[in-house]
Amino acid sequence: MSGNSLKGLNPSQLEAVTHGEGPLLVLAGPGSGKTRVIAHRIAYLINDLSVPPGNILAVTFTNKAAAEMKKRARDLAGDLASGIWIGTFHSICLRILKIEADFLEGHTKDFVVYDQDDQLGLLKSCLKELDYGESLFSPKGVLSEFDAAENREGASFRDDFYGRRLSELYDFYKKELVKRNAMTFNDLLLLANRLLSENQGVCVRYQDRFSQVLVDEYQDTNVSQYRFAKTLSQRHRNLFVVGDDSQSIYGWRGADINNILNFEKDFPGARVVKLERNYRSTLNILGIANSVIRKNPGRKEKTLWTDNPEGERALVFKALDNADEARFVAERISGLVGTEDFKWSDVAVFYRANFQSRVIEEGLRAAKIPYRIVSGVGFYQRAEIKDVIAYLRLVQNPRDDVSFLRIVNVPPRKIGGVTLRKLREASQAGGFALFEAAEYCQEHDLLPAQALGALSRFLEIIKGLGSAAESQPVARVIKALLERVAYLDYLGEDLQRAENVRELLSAAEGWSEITLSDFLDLVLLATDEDRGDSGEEKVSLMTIHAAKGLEFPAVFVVGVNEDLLPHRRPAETLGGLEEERRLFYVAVTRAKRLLYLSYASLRTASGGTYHTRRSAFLDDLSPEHVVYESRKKKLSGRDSDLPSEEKTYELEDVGLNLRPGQKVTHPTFGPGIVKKIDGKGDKMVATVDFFGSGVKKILASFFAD
DNA sequence: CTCGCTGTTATTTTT
DNA sequence: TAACAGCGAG
Ligand SMILES: Nc1ncnc2c1ncn2[C@@H]1O[C@H](COP(=O)(O)OP(=O)(O)OP(=O)(O)O)[C@@H](O)[C@H]1O
Repeated sequence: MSGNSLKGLNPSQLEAVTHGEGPLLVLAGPGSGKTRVIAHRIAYLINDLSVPPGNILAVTFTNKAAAEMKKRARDLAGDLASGIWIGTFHSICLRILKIEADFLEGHTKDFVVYDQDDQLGLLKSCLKELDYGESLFSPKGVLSEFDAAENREGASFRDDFYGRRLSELYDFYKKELVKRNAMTFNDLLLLANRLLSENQGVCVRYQDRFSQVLVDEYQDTNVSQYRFAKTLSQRHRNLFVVGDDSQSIYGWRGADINNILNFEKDFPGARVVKLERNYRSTLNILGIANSVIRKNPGRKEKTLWTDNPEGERALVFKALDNADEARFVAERISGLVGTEDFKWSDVAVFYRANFQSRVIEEGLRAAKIPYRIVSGVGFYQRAEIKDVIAYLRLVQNPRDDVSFLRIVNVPPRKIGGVTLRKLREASQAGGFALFEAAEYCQEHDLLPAQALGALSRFLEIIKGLGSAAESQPVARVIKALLERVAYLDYLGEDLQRAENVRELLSAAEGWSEITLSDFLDLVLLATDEDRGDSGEEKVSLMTIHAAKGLEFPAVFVVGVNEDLLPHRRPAETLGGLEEERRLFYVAVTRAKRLLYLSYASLRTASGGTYHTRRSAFLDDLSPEHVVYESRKKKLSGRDSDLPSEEKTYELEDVGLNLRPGQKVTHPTFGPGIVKKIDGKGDKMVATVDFFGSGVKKILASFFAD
């Protein structure tokens, strides 16, 4: 059996995989086989050391990575592998908390987990209740303050006016969560840690159980995750972590790069293994990666070499605007798949922010290129899916006020603001959840007849579903729900959304024997990968963050513009620019053979068109690794003011020739100042304030010479 | 209570 | 642009 677990490894990898007892860190650059080492280590433990799979805990960064790891483990160790605990920190904690729910203070085993949307909803009602002005306390801002606080040990706030109010708000908010039998993603870790530290019995049970703890992407762990891993591995001292400090890109979420930098100090006697051979990328791509990351101070220096061929130079492309950039991407992809031996699935397009996918999608659609968005605004975040989930949650946990508010009037059933205000008053007065308050009002006839009728019908629906859920599979419950509230009718002719709901239903049918509670957990952690289209022949679109740990033969990084990559916001914060650079580093090191970096000189956003500069990161690339290209666009200016006269202008960069604030002269209107640029290409329109004749809109190509 | 209109405002990354 | 909050009419 050992043949399997040790095959296909180089000497350093072998050293790590066959490591004996005690903590070990694999510190190595991209594409050096760190993830492969973890998979083989798991197989080695099972096949060669006969470690029972149930005693192995393997933590990955995303659920997608967990699924991949499970698959790899199964390939190497067979069916035994299914007993391993593999998952993200969050899903492992969730699993433990559900099992040990009896030991929790405040939560019962039916607790639900709130995602950001739900949290915002709850926070908004807290702000209202405490009468905090939303101007000073924007819900989003407050939530990220909370996050930041929880990522500091002790969840404390600054000791000034704002900090004190935040602290008050935080305590209130946390109590409200517990009241609703709900917790946040962060709570999963915080409460798991609390359970382990306060309940010796439980703690010892898990410490005994997990004789082997493995953590992938260790550079992106935060305090709680660090504590969790440390606690669980304390007894057997077998903590096996892999990572690369140069790929730490989640500092904004509390990840602490010092966890990996201080590993040897934290775990005395730790062994450190370095992997220096890169199996993934061409020499050229490694050269680029190196010139990018070289600029960051304070890294752990790592050698990286490869036997791979030099490969082609990366193409740096300057597009006219983002639509043009999308066109470029589409053209190149078509070329790769048409003339070289690339499949659609060999190609990936990365961007800094989700909103950038839109233009790219349009470009790919126009070129009939099949694509798939990996994560992004996930399937399970869509409004129609969340509606259905909210019904189910309320069925499981009637204390869930956020879900109650979400669907109490969806589809519209004449329960509006007035009724809700009364319900809220009743719930506050009596310490009830809204659902209970509704029941109370119903019993005591506390509302106008019309509202009461509507409310009663709603309560009936939820209760009916509740009893259905006791005896019937989830899919049946969903079906009953959809019929009962005529949800598909409510969606009307929006076919896509109706289709999404049907997809959720068929997902539920796939898990036939599942309980409602387990279904909700799965949905919470599910990724788009679970929807079964991952194997299909499609180009992958994703954010750079989502690309971590993946690899593709051909990689396009779009929007390599200043203020976008590096993004302006983090670049202004301490250490933010370094993290942005690591992000760019992660992006380029995903590529195996071909790398395309593109940027647009004009960006259309929020109604206007703005100039953008190329990213400073591009300046760091050595000329011998890259080729530069830019679009020379022919603009045909057909101005209705000048009928039948077709002019063609050769323009390399329209934007440079015309921008707000610039002085222009028009034969009829005389001199003026450009106020605003709208549209693009030959439809670009300049709004010009003429000194004599006032503000006029002029086709931009008119000035283009 | 619902619907539709207008004006404002915003785009970082995710478990 | 587009998503959304706020407002007034039915
Ligand atoms: N010993 C080896 N022989 C052949 N190929 C290998 C070997 N080790 C790793 N590889 C290949 O190298 C590629 C990168 O491996 P892997 O994803 O494990 O690297 P990694 O260090 O986790 O990368 P990253 O840090 O970028 O996520 C994979 O395609 C893997 O199959």
